[in-house]
Amino acid sequence: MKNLTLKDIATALDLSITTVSKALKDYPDVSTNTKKKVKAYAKEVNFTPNAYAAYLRTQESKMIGVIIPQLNHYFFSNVLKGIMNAAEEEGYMVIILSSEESYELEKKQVDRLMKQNVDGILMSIADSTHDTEHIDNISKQNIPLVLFDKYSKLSECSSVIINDQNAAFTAVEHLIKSGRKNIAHLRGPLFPQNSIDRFLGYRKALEKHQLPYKKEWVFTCHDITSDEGYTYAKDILDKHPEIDAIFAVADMPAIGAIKYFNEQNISIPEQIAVMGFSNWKISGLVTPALSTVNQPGETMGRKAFELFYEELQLRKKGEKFAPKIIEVETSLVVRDST
Amino acid sequence: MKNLTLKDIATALDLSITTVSKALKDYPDVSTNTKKKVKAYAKEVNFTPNAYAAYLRTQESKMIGVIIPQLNHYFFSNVLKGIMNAAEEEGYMVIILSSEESYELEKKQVDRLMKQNVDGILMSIADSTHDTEHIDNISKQNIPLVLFDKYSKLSECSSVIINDQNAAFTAVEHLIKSGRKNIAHLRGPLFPQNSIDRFLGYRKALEKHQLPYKKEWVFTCHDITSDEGYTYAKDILDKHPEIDAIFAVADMPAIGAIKYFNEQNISIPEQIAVMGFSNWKISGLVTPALSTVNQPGETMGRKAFELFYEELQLRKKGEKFAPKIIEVETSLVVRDST
DNA sequence: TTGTAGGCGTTATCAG
DNA sequence: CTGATAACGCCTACAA
Repeated sequence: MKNLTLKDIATALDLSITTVSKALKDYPDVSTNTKKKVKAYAKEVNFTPNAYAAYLRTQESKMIGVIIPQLNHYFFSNVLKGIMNAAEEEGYMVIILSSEESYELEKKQVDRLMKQNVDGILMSIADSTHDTEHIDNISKQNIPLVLFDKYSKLSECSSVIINDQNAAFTAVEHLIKSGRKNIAHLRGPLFPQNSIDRFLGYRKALEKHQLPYKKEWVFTCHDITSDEGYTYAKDILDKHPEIDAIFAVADMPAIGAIKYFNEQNISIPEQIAVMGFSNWKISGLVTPALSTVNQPGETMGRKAFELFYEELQLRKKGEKFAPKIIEVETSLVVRDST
Repeated sequence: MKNLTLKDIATALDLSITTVSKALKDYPDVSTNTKKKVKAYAKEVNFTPNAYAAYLRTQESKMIGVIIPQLNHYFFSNVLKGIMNAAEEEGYMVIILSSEESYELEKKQVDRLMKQNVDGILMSIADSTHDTEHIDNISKQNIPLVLFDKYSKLSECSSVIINDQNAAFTAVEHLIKSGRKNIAHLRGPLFPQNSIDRFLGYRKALEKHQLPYKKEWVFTCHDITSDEGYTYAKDILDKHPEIDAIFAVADMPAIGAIKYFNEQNISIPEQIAVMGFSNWKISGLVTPALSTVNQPGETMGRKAFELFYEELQLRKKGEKFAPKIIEVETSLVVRDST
C-alpha cells in the first residue's frame, strides 16, 4: 500500500486530476455532488497530499524549525512541548535543532533550517552568542522569526519573554521580607539579556530596601550548572560567612548550593536561605524543597508558535507585520528553602 | 537573496542544468575541470539542492521521524540527543513527535510520519500500548523501523535495548550484598517489557539469595512519578516496617520515596536503602545522592540511528535486511542511598 | 462544471 | 564529455 496520489483518486473516480484537486480544496467551481464524492473517497482511502510536491508549487513546507541551546533541559523541553502542541493543531511539523550553547553551531543550525525551507524559525539564543547577524539574516530572507526566552534587544522580531528584572526583584524582595540582610547572587553569563536583567532585579531590590550591594557577593555561573552552585556555596561558607541568603539565576546552581550545605549540615533556611529561578521539576524534589520563580515554559512555547503563525498569515495576505513582544507572567513559588 | 537553484548556477557558468547536477554529484562522465569549476562556484554561493524537489525524484526525504512517550524526560532527551547528532552527521533532519504515553496518540503520530514520507521511524512504545498493529504497519510499508528502550518482543524489527533483567538483578544483588533482607520493589506498569523484566530481575536476585518474595512488597507505579514513590514510601513505613530496602523501577519514584523518608527523619541508607534506575541527572543531586543503574541514553540514540541507516543502505541496494537487536551496557552507580 | 497544460527544482535516461 | 527531455505530485491559469 503506497501512499496515494491525486492521480489514483482521479482514476478511481473517473475524473481528472484537476477536478479532484479542486474538489478537495473546496474550489467554488466544482459541483457539490462531485465534491462530496471525492471527499468521501479521499477520506475512505485516507488520502493526504504529498507535502513535498505541494511545496514545489506553494513554497510552503508546513514545517517550522526550532533552535534551542540545550536539548536536555527542563525549561526548554517544556517550551518545545508548547510549540509542538500548537504546531500540531495547525498541521505543522517541527524540526528541532540544538545549538549546544555554541555560537558557531547556532549559525550552522540557522543555515540548515533556511536550506530546508522551513516556513518559520523559532529560537532561543545561545549564551555564547554575541552578534546577531545570522539572526537578522533570517528576517532579511523574509522568514518569520520568533525568539523566546533568550532574545536579543537588538533584533527586530517578535519575542516571547518574561520580565526577568521584575521576577528577580520579587524573588529577592521575598528574601528581604523574611529578614535576610546579606544576600549573595549566583548570576549567569555576561551576554544573555536574561542574566543581566535578573542581576539588575537583584540590585534594585537591594537598593529599594537599602541593603548593601557588594561585588564580592556576586558569583558568575558560566555554564549554569549545579557544580558551579556547589563550588560557590563552599566559597560563600569559607570566605563570606556573613551571607544569609542566596539568589541564584537558575534552579541548577541553587540545587548545587543546597547539596553542599546539606553535606556541611548547614540548616536551610535557618542559617542560609536559597532561592532559585525557573521552577524545574527537580526543585520540588530536593530537601529542603527549593523556593523559586515559576517560568511557564509550555505557555511560552505555544505563544511563540502563535506569533509565528500570525505573522505568516499577514505576510501571505501581503500585509505588513509589526514585531510583537509578549510578556508571560511568572510567579513566586515559596517552598522550604526560604 | 532567494535560495539558489541548479538553474542559477548553470546560467552563471554557462553550462546546462544537467551538467551542473552531475558535476555536483560526482558523476564519472563529467570532466574534472568542469567539476572543479562547478563545485567551487557552488561552494562560493553556498548552494544546497532543494530537498523537496530532490524528494520528488529520489523518493528520499532525508528526514526521519522519532516518536517518544514523553518529551520532558531526562532519559528520552538523552536518546534524542544521540539520534540528532548521528542524524546530523549523515545529513538527516529529525522530526520529533510525542505520544504522551497514549496508545491512540501514538497511532496518530505514526500515521503523521508515514504521511510525511519520512525515510525511517525510530520509536519507543508508550506504556499504554497493548497491540502492535500500527507498528507492524510501518514495516509493511517498507519503512525502516527501529525501536528503542520500550520495544516489543512481538514486532519484527531492529531494536536498541538494555538488558533490563540483568541490570535489575545486579542492582538488587547490590542491596542484598550490603546486608538488606526485606527488599520492596516499586515496579512499573504491566505492559512494557521493561517493567516486566526489571521485576523479573528483582525476583531472580531474591531467589538466588534465598530471600523472601512477598506480593505485598511490590507496589505498582502506573505513571512512574515521584508522587507515587512518595505515597508508597508512606505505605511502606506505616504497614511494612520490616522493609529495609527499596528497588524502584526508575529514579523518579525512588526520589519521591527519599523525599518522604527525609521528611520523616528516617535515615537513608541506615534505616532503609533506596535504589533507583536510569541515572537521571537529578539522582546525583538529591540528599542523600541516589544509587541507581546507568542507562546510556545518548549511546542508545546513536545506535538506533545507525541501525536505521544500515537498514536503509541495504534496502537501497535491494538486499535483504535481518532485524538486529543491540544490547547496550548498563552499569551500577553506587552513591549514598544504599 | 470539467479538463488541459505548464511549471515548481531535481535527477535519470538517452541522444549528441 | 555535454545537454535535451521527461518525470516525480501537486497546483492553478486558462480553455473548453
